[in-house]
Amino acid sequence: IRGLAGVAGHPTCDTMPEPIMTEEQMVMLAKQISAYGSICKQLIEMHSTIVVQQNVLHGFTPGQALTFNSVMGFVGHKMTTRQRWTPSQAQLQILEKIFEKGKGTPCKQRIKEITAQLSQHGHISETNVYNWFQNRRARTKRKHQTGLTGSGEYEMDNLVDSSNEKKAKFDESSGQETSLT
Amino acid sequence: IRGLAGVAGHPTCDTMPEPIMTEEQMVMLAKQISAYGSICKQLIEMHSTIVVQQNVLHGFTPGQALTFNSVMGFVGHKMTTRQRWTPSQAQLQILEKIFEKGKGTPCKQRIKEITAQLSQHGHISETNVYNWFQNRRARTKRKHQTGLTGSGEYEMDNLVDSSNEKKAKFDESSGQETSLT
DNA sequence: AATATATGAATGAACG
DNA sequence: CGTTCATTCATATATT
Repeated sequence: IRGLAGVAGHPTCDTMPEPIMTEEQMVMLAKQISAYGSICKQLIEMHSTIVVQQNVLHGFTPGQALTFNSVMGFVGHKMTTRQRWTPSQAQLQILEKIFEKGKGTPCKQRIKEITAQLSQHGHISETNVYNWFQNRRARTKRKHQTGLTGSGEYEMDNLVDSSNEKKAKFDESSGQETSLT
Repeated sequence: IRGLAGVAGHPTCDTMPEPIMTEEQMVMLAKQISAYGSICKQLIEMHSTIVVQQNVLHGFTPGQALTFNSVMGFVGHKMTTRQRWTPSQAQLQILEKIFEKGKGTPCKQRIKEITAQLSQHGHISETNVYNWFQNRRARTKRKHQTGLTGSGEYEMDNLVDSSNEKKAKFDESSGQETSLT
């Protein structure tokens, strides 16, 4: 971020004999502008958010909804620290045991039972149990995908590891910006 | 990016005892963000132009050299092409507002309108809008049920205890802040 | 402390 | 529409 002014500001362009930029300069400028662009995207979004907020509350009343967090939150400032559930060892063992012998499809009633059982070993909620099984299954599957590639199957490129095309539909109907005003 | 706080005139937000902004601070922040947003739009456009020129001059095929993403790599920002739509804050607020009064099932035409409106705040497709409303409604309902048949996602307010589950975040700015109708 | 990894939680998209 | 999957985000933990 050091040099945008130096390049784009061109304070000494009057002595520049050749107005044409070299490719190197060009690349440099592009890089720096890109860096700023990244930051500025957030600024723009921030601005539009504020505009929306102002529209929502007519003539915004401060102290009611416009907290500092609400404004700054999406820029990356995490001012609210949310701690997450951490399973105890006993809970983990039970969960693992259930996961191994069980199926990857925990029904709701089963979740309740498991939660009841695990709550004897520490604070836990059904949501925690549900999430745990979801993550456990998903990550097991993914690990198997990346792990056993030696079956002569396709080898994914390292860049985009989409692993499946089925989710690649990516509806693109927003191509025309519908330039209403 | 953290310089933004400095820009907003709020360098010590971490020690801020009261997160509510005064109206004065709010106005100043909005002004400055507006100014930056204007400048940054030009920067982004500038960058796009440069990239196009570069590609034309050197016969680069897009995606091969000097794409925005490739150039952004050095910043460390994750500008990797996002395959999954992520609503911007402004879009979220609008969606929440519509959801509040819209009763959840927008017809096809309504979806189109909403999509058109939201595309002013970022790329979006009608499918995105449709999915968002579907998810929003389903998850809201599930949260209210607190557990019935099924084994899907879980309600969050089930076993909330004083220890964990303080996932308060700052949802007060999501959309249902003002008690307007 | 700074970085890397593991993993709980959140959510867009898809399935039936 | 309800449920499930896949991906991403954020934090706790491990490693240097």
